Amino acid sequence: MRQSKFFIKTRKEAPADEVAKNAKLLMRAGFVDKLQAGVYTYLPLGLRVLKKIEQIIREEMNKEEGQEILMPSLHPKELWQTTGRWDSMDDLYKVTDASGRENALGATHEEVVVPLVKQFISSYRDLPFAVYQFQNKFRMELRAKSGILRGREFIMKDMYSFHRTEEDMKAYYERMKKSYAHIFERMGIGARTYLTYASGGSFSKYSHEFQTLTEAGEDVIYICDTCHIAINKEIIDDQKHMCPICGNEDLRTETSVEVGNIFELKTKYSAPFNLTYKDESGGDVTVLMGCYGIGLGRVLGTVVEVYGDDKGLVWPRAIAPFTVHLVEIPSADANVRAEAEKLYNELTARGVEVLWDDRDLRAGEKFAESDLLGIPFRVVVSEKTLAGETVEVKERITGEVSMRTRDELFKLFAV
RNA sequence: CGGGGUGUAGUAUAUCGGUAGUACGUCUGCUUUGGGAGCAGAUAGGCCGAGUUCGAUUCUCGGCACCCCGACCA
Repeated sequence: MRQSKFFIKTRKEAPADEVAKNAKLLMRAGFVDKLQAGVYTYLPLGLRVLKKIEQIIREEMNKEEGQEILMPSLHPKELWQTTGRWDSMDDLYKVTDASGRENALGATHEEVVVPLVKQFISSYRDLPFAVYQFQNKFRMELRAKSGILRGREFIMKDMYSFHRTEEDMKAYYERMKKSYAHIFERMGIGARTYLTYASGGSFSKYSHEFQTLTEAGEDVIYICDTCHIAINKEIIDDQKHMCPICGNEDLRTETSVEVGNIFELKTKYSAPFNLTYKDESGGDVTVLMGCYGIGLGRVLGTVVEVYGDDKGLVWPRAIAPFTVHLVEIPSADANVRAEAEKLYNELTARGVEVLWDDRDLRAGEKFAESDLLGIPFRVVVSEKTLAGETVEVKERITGEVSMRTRDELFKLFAV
């Protein structure tokens, strides 16, 4: 991608009233734009990151035999009345159309997925299975805050699993625990993301959250370093101040962001909709459910909080918008342009995603902007590098600079 | 929803009850060319409504928006 043709504009200064690091950096670097509090547009760079995150999750959900679907955002009131949440969920957006019909904007999708699968589940032979989607969620937060971390509209991966027995449900739940850990590992935040015991909300005693350590977090968790798990402060009174696994009482207190949450729904939503199957003896049995969420924007924002530094964004390679920022320092010597173009073509041919800064700007401005964008590798082509038949490679995350021949460069990105 | 703060150009800001200034950006020209460069010129602004006043961007009231603290939060 040629930067001269790319829809992006960076700023030297962040909007004055933004305090959240993720909002400041993402807006300065032109990854997102704020339409209103808690409601953001993803610009091309930000969308590339979001899509990388989405694809990692998709791959892992498919591994767990999840099947991707896409449910609507506009939900008939009646479905939400069936579960009682039309009245009980106070952050539900409700809209009324010209004919007076009332709808909810989907805050979550149990009310849609259960009636949906009811059409397909009739026998024990139809179970188990799981469906998931990436879809906008709407929540009427009284106070949107922390930049992109707590929005009123945001994209979430939500998966719903359906089972015959509690054992089967629990077994799948355990699989998802591992799957989630792997997902966050792939995204570069595994080391600081903890499986966390949390409140089960209105349908079970406990659930599990995945909490990533960062000062920007809204949650307080207690970490057991022996087990590498944590307990959310919201339930610590029930648990006493003790690790539920090993009994360790020497817990470390940290602030964190909830990047994922999994629940054993059991029959909480299948029962109101009378979602049942026929067992071997012909009896009707209520289907058991689990649900598993990850907020994509929240993951993105959390990565910014974790990795961003005083110069700007820093992206882990797996979710970076591009792998290489090819920075061409403008020169009267036409060979510089030729070399940059050649390198761009060669890298691209090797499947490397390259953003080529081909604009006629001064070096200083280009470098500062490159740091701000946070692409993992900056490759500089200039009169200097041309003379030495090498290119300069700077790793954004470490700041390490090295001179490399093109072969050495290609090796860096060999799959 | 309770409390607090802030609304001036695309962005960041200054001043002032009396013609609203600066920097960055953007546009033109020249210079410069490895860390957001320089010179000259141009462009563009008082959140909305009411009130006080000869005159309001400034003072008062109301609204709206945004940010922060709290409450809330699958």
